Amino acid sequence: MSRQHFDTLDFKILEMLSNNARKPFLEIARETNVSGAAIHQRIQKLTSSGIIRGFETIIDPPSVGYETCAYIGFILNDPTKFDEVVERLKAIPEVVDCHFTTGSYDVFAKIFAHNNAHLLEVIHKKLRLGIGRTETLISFKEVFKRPIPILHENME
Amino acid sequence: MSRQHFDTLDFKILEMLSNNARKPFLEIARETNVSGAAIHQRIQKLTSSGIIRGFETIIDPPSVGYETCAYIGFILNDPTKFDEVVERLKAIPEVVDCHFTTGSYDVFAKIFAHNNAHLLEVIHKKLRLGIGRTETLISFKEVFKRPIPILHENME
DNA sequence: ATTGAAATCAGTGATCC
DNA sequence: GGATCACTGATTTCAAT
Repeated sequence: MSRQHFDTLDFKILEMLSNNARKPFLEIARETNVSGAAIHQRIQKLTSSGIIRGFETIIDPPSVGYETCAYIGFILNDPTKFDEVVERLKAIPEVVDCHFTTGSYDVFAKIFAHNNAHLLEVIHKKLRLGIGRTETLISFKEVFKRPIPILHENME
Repeated sequence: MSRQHFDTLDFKILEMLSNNARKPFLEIARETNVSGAAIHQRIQKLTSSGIIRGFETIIDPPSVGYETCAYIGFILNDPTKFDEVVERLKAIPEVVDCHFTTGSYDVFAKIFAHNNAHLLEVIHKKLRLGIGRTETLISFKEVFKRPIPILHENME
């Protein structure tokens, strides 16, 4: 489904649900002056069409044992290595985000680790073997993190 | 609250809620053999203590008008500029993530934009004025994205 | 998209380990 | 302190329109 199939109701639903996945459907219904069943059907459609990817509980990483956050850039010496790098990254559960990029790096990933020692161990033992070069950016403070803004103008 | 206050029930709740923020409390209760009220109380405590940061609906960025995703690294020429950069980044709703980092960059941010032209406009007009140098990594494919793993061993 | 109805759920307070 | 039970009001979900 592409974005031109949006209407104002879909937009309002996404806007309300974006930062509160547990907002009751009936509450959305009251604020939009439609029935609860209509909201229910819309959300089902938004989910089955892939616009809503899922409902996630945001958990504080340090509280569950992840004191270190880092980004790793890969500079590959061989274009055929892309898939190999991705496979390795997928196999590491602490890798939460992975992109193919243009610019300084070919592949770019975000990773959590228990501490700096654990991070370095993962990089040395699992990521830096015959695929080229890596560069690591260690975060010493997550200044902020928020969802993408849902803007009406983007959808007309 | 620090992590040593966790017990197995908290862990199971976080594990179940992590990838499904709308999972009914009573369903969690049945799967853990405790009452719904106990789950309710636990989730309140996890939320008020900051371990659960919130419940977010994950929305497909291209579906809502964000075709371009990029990372921007800032190399500052003056340490007092940290706060200025953060203020500028906060003022741009499309910036979803911002870190202080060690390594190639001082500040590192993730941004969504309508398209490449829009991205470059934001970088030129709002980010690159007298704060040092920036480098941009444009993602041409998000290979995967997932939540941090909730592992029992991390919490004992 | 709505109605209406059944099943299920969230949240509260008294009570009991 | 933390879980349970019992209960009320709210919510989800479905079929029919």
